[in-house]
Amino acid sequence: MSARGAKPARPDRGARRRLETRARLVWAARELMARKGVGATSIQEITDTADVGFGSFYNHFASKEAIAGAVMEQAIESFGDAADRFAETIDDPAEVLAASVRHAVMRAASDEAWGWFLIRTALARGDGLRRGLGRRLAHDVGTGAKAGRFKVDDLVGTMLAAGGAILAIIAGRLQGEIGDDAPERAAAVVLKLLGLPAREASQVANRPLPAIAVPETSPAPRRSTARGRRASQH
Amino acid sequence: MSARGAKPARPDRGARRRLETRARLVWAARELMARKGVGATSIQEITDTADVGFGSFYNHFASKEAIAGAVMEQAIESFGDAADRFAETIDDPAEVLAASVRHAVMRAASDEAWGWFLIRTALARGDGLRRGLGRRLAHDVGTGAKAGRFKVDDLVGTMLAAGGAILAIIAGRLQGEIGDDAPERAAAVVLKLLGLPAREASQVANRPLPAIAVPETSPAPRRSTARGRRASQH
DNA sequence: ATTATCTATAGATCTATAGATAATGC
DNA sequence: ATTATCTATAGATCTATAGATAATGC
Repeated sequence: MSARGAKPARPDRGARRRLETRARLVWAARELMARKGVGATSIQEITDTADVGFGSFYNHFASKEAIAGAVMEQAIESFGDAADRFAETIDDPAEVLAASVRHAVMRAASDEAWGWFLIRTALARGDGLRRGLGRRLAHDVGTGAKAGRFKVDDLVGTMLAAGGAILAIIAGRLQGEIGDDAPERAAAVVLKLLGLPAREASQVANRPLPAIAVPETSPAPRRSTARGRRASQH
Repeated sequence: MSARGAKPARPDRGARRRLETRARLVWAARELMARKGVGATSIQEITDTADVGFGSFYNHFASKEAIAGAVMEQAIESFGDAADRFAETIDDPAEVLAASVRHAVMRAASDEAWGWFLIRTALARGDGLRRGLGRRLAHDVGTGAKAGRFKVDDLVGTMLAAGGAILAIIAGRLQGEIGDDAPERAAAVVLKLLGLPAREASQVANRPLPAIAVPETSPAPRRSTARGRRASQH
């Protein structure tokens, strides 16, 4: 379905450094854009934070917008992977959806850069998040609706609302307006939107969550170089 | 309650020009920040768009963040005014809330700069929107809950979700994913979140909306000056 | 030999401020 | 005389590119 189907790994030795540089740039962009917003982040800051030569940026991205897009793609992909795994593991469509929602909110709390980047960009850039997560959400909701598990009369409106609700609860979590149980509360609210009775929504939202692997987000530490040593002295 | 209690108008003749300059700056900031985001908007662009001397900016605001805050305050205030008027006119708390939601979504569609500014900033700047609209939303929801009109077990979670749902539907409207009936669909979804049965939510969301005055948002046209003429020739 | 990275730089902004100009009130 | 606006500018970025350096494969 996704780019997932490509060759499992291409061990070209030399090209690994290229990929690492790219990964460092994307990581740095995510950190900075999460904290300051895309527009207020400069390419210069990105390369400084990534500890990469300024000019190298243009080997990988044509513009700031381009790297912002890459950050978003990465966010979508890693979230989509988790959702896929839940869909494989769990039978009840409502529980699948609840698990995905809980995962997203948990992740935003534990990886704040991910969360902040999301709430800064998800609504404004419909292209990325809307088409990425929205499509998956639509699929899960469609499955549940066909199975008679959800009762939705306004599909588009409900899906937009569900997405916005999740984002707002993530924002509330990052800003301390809601605590550790935010993931379950978010899931319960979304299930209510989909027509589950309040009691059942809350019950499904609190079922034990299967453990799944979560990808690492910080870049590999730069192998020691004259440049790295110079930069860290400062 | 708000700054509304100040003297109704101070007709100081000279100070009007000062207020007009400020209003032009805020208007220009809103246009640009809505389109490009706060971080990507420069003070220089703001003064150019406002047709105001660059240095004048600092007579009114200390920084870009400061003027962004003023834009947000203005958005909150004008929306709050509308909500107040609905609360005075309508009895049923559910209908009051529905009217406010519909008004917000309508307004975002007709005044795109307002809408885009909102979806770009509302989640990330909890201070402004959260404390502004959130407080009002909390009040309306509290009233309805006490009257037995709403059934809410998770007040904070539900309010965050409602706010996010409204924002997401606004975003969807601006990006063409939902049409003219977005206001009523948003209201229906929010009422469902608050525990109204689907049928009733939809019914209340479609009651006739009392007409209220909407404030003008474009700045008064600059009275002709050598500067203005110069700028418009270009 | 090829490829990607780093260094250096020119040109284009952008910010914040100082001083000059214009408009109003006394 | 007072006040706000406009004009001009210094200093600080920031972007995009060209050329030099380093690392890898043959």
